[in-house]
Amino acid sequence: MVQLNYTTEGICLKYTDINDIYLKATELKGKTFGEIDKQGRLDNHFNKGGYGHVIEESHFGYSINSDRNPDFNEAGVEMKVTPIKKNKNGTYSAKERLVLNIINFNTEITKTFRESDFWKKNEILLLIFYLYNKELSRTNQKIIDSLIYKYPESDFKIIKNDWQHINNKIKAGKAHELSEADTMYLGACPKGANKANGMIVQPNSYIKAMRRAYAFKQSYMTSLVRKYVKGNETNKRIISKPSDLEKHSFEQLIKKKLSPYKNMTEIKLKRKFGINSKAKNINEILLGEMLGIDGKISKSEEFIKANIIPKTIRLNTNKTITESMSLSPFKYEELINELWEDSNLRHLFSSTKFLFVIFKFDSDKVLRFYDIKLWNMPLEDLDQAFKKVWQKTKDLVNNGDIVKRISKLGIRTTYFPTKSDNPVGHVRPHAQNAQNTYPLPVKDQLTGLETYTKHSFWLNNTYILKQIKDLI
DNA sequence: GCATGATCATGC
DNA sequence: GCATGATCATGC
Repeated sequence: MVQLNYTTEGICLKYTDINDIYLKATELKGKTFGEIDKQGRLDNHFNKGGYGHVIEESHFGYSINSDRNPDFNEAGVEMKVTPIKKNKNGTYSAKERLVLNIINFNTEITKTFRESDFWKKNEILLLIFYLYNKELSRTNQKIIDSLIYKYPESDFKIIKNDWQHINNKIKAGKAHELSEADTMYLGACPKGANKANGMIVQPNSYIKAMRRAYAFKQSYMTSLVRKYVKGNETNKRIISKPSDLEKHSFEQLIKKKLSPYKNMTEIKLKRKFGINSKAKNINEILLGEMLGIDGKISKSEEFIKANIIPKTIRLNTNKTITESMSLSPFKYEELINELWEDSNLRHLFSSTKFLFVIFKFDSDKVLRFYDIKLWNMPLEDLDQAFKKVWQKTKDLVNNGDIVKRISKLGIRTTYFPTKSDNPVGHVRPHAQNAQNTYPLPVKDQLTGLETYTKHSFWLNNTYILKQIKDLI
């Protein structure tokens, strides 16, 4: 029910019932923020929380608070306004992660999950989705739909484990090492304009850490969008019994499921699952079958929500790895306009987990399934070493300094950072052939070329080997 | 021998 | 037609 309360600030409404809140929220559908805003808040372009404030004030008749309680405290509902975007292929995605409350490092570590600021504030969410259109002003952005969101049990267990992981890291004095890619659905994202003014003290360490907020990953939000807002897409879960997640992590459960297949040859696995494909992602298909998903593992619910990318590693008999690991090609024109903090490369590694699927050659040179590892790049490697690779590549493209010389057979040597230049990664071609190119923003000085063979950032084979050292 | 450049094979 | 995952070929 809705109560009228008389306060010193005048009359204000109190929603005590979730259904009343939801009913009121449904009236927003199809409206623009300009139509809702009675206070002219959106004229202030610096007011980032503007959309949420407009709806709280003008639509629900609430005064703004920013305390540790949910927005609709009596009903225990926290309201969030969040953008979705339409993709070129017609599907919809979340435009960004959903940022929740700031983490108080000092108090949060003294609490259990149920007592935590995170749970206290975000147990039930009212999500209001608007369609982001960059051609339109803030007042003309339109609301698409609203949703009262309570976590499904399977998500809840994973989120609880994520919270625990974040909490453990802060307790250990490692708040400065927190990466969004550490966790599955709930992450600790940077909060603050930049490193210069966002650094705060943390418990159990003298090193200052970036201020951080809880956030649901963009991948998690996208799956919500596709299930509840635009479409009813569902994907098969790997962990069918959520209660299994009480005693084991997601990674441990996968390992357990895969243990019967350990040491089986690739050939036997293919025969077992009736797969004839010679596709280069055959191992991804095999892994899906081993985990009981029909098809590619990247289509499972957990992999989509947590943004996990499977990668195959082939371990030699002498415990080395022959090949480095490729990523998607970058566009030269995009690269030179990026800042490191918002770059595609940094974004990839700070939000993505990788599932290393390790096959090992036996003494007869037969490939056998060996082990898996869920991995994400430590922030230090990303912001120190790998950043240098990115910076050098950017500078070279910017200066048109790409080709060093051309061999008799026409093979070109470049100035791009090589494996020996950097402990983490390097830059190499990644294309169908040398004629498969992207435009260059600056002509190559030596050759005068205006387009160049697609290149990718690669992870060094030696770096990969280090990351799986504990398994071999 | 292996680092670096080039290209393959499939499927969406 | 090309993105993606992967592996081959050249030359230092």
